[in-house]
Formats: sequence, structure tokens, C-alpha cells
Amino acid sequence: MTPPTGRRRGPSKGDRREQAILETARELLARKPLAEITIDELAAGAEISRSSFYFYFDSKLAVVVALLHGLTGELIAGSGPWLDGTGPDEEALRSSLTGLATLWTSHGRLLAGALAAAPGCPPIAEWRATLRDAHVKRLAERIERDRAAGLAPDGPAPAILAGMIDDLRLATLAGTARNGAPSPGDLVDDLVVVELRMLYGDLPIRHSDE
Amino acid sequence: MTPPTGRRRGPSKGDRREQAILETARELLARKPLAEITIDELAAGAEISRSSFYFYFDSKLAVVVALLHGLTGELIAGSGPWLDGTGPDEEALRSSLTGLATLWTSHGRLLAGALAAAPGCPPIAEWRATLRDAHVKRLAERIERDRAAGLAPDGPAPAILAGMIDDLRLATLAGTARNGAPSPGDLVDDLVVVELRMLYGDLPIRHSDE
DNA sequence: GAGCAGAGTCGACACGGTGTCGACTTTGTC
DNA sequence: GACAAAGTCGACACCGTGTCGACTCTGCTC
Repeated sequence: MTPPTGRRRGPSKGDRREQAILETARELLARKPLAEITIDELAAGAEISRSSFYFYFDSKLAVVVALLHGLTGELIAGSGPWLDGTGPDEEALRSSLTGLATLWTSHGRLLAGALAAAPGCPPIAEWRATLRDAHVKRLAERIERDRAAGLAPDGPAPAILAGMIDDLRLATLAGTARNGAPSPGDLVDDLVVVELRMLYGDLPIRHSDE
Repeated sequence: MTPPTGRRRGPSKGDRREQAILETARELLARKPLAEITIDELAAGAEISRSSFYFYFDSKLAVVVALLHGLTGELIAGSGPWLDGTGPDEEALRSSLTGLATLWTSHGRLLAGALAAAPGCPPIAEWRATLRDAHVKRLAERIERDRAAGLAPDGPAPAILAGMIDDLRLATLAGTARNGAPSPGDLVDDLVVVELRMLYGDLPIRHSDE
């Protein structure tokens, strides 16, 4: 109860340092890939020695995990209308994808680096798996609903198809992060078309048995 | 002109060692991920010292590149009928995918490791890009042909769509390499359906404008 | 204010993997 | 037998990681 201003118990020195490390990581990730960032740099950015870094985080990857968890909310936000709806609702799908794409343009390096480090770093792999499973589960349920209602054709098991869609999104987004993005808007449009086809595109031409 | 047997100039000691390194790499990759393999192990497997290793290869990644180039042929083999054909030729597509899937079951660790190391290792990135471009180019041409012939609906630019299909294959295959494969055959079947939909699946339901 | 605990800091160290260098031995040739 | 090229290796320098123990600083209680 002895705060300088009215705020109770301002952030301790340690809290601020921790934030500084996180902030430094964000800045560095905007400039270069995760693999090229060293703990020295992280520590220097927060104006502490390298050994002090370990007081706050166990490793570089632990910083990444913290950053990642901060993104979880944004990653699933905006997909509700699409995932909870039914039928080929193009607009809902587009807005879900637009949100995702925007996030990738600002945090591509973090996401790409994390994904690359996932095998060999259980916490990251787990984070990814959780997120993937959540998306796949909801999308698979949507597929089942649509199929039961006769809105979507039969096809691969819902969970498999949903997984493929999740994979495709990631791969496509990761690809644009690597190369220059071929205009984010167009890419979303294309993804919308492709995902709708994967879900609803029945084959018009069945090869006649001779 | 002084060969031991009738063969002219049998493989030199160095050639054999080089092969031994490659072979050791193959063996180790069957057991653990690329990232966990060290130059010491490679050298030990070929029964030379670590420093001698550098006489043959510049780095661990150089070994990977050599291994990769050995796989290039197999990777594109079997896709000819599909890529050179027209229309939704399910069988040609399936056999193309079956070949790919088989190769991934035997060389998954190598491919997965290489792909993970690609950013940050120009030679590997280049190898991947070449292979991808080749596939995308032929597939894009196929798409154009089909569209011109009225066999496939309009949609994303052929090169983009082809790229997405390539990405999807890779992501799906890589996924099974990570987790236990959910039966390779089923996966190929599912990929066949999904790829055909991406290419030929026109949307039956167009939302009526109100 | 003395004393104390816990938060925070840091230099020094050990380790593991990489890559280089120079000296050495082996192999084949004229 | 001389010579060069091929092949081999130990020693070294480097870099990034993670640990340890000693130190200081901060805020609290008596």
C-alpha cells in the first residue's frame, strides 16, 4: 500500500524486465528469423546480462512459447461465425480467413519459427496440437452437421478432411511468409474457393463405367 | 591401367568412404530425426575421424543435399500419366499419390528434416523450390488444358491452385510422418478425393441473391 | 535503524557441436 | 626412388547454451 501514484503495487522491476525481453523478442522477430536470434541479443535488448536472462526464462524457446500463448486468442477469434454456421457461407469463411491472414502478416516470423521448432520442442508442439485439435474438432462437427443436413457431399472422414483444411491454411500462409505475399487479399479469395470446394464440391463428372 | 581385376579403376578409397558416410546417414535417419544426428556419428559410422569427414562434405547439410538429390528421380517418377493427362483421371492420380506416399514412408525423416532446415540452408531451399516449381508448372498446364476444354471449372489462377495442391500433399505427408500414419492407403484415397474436388469440384449450391 | 529474506544480477565456468589448420601417412605414377 | 595427390588426424579456436555461487538491491518487520 505504498504506491507512488494511486495505482496499487506498480509492476516490480522483474515484471518490467520480463516484458522487456518479450518486447525485444517481438522486435527482433520483425527483422530476422527465430533461428538467428540469440539469447545474448534478447538479454541485451532488455539491458541485462545473458545469465540474468535465465532468471526469467528457461530458454529461447520458452520466450517463444510465451509469445505464442499471447497469440492464441487472436488466432481463434473471428472464426466463430464460420465454424458455428452451416452450409457454404462464403462470407463467414472469408472473414475467418481474413483474420488469420492479417495475423500472419504481422507475426509470420514468430509462427513460422515456432512451427519449424515444434518437433524437438514439446511445449511448442503441444501448443500447436491444442490449437489444431480445437479447430479440427469444431470444423469436423460442422462437416458432420452439413452432411447430415444434405448440404455437403460425403467424402473423407470429417476429422481427416478438417485436418487437411487446417494443414492447407498453414502451409499456404507459411508460404507467403517465406516468399513475398502475392497480395494478401487475393490469397484469401483463393483459399475461400478452395476450401469451399474441398467441403462442398461434389464431382460433376463421374467417369462412366465402360 | 593397372586394375586389380578386369574392372578398370575400381572405386577409390575415398569413393568408398563417401558412400559409407551417405549410407550411415541413411541408417541414422531411419532411427532418429536429422536434428539429432551429429557429424561425429556420421564420421564414426564411416570409420573415419570427425575432421576427415570434412574432406568429403562441407557440413551435415551437404550430406542431406546429396541424399536429397538421390531421391529427386523417385519423387517425380510415376506422376507422368497424371500430369500429362486430362480430366479427372482418378486412377492416374491415385497411382501418382501412391508412389509419393510410399517414398515418404521410407524416407520421411530425411524429407521432414530437410524441409525443416530449408529456410536457412539455401541449397536445400533451392532443391525444394526446383522440385516444387517443376510440379507446379506441369500441374498448372494441366489445369489450363482442362479449363480450356471445359473439363474443369474456373477458379484460382492455375499456378496458385497447383501450388496449393503441392503444399497440401507435403503437409499431409509430413503430418503422417510425425504422428503414426492412419493407414497409408486410406490417406491416399482421401487425398485423391480432395485433390479432385479442388480441381473439378464446382459448387452445386450458389447462394441465391435475395 | 538493524536485520533479514527474497528478488534480481552477474562473472566464471563447463559443455557440446562446428569448422579450420598444419603436419603427417598413404597411394599411385613416372 | 622421388614426387604429387589423396586421404587422415590431433589440436585448436569459436560460438551458443546452460549452471553455479557469490554478490547487491529492495522492502519488510521488529
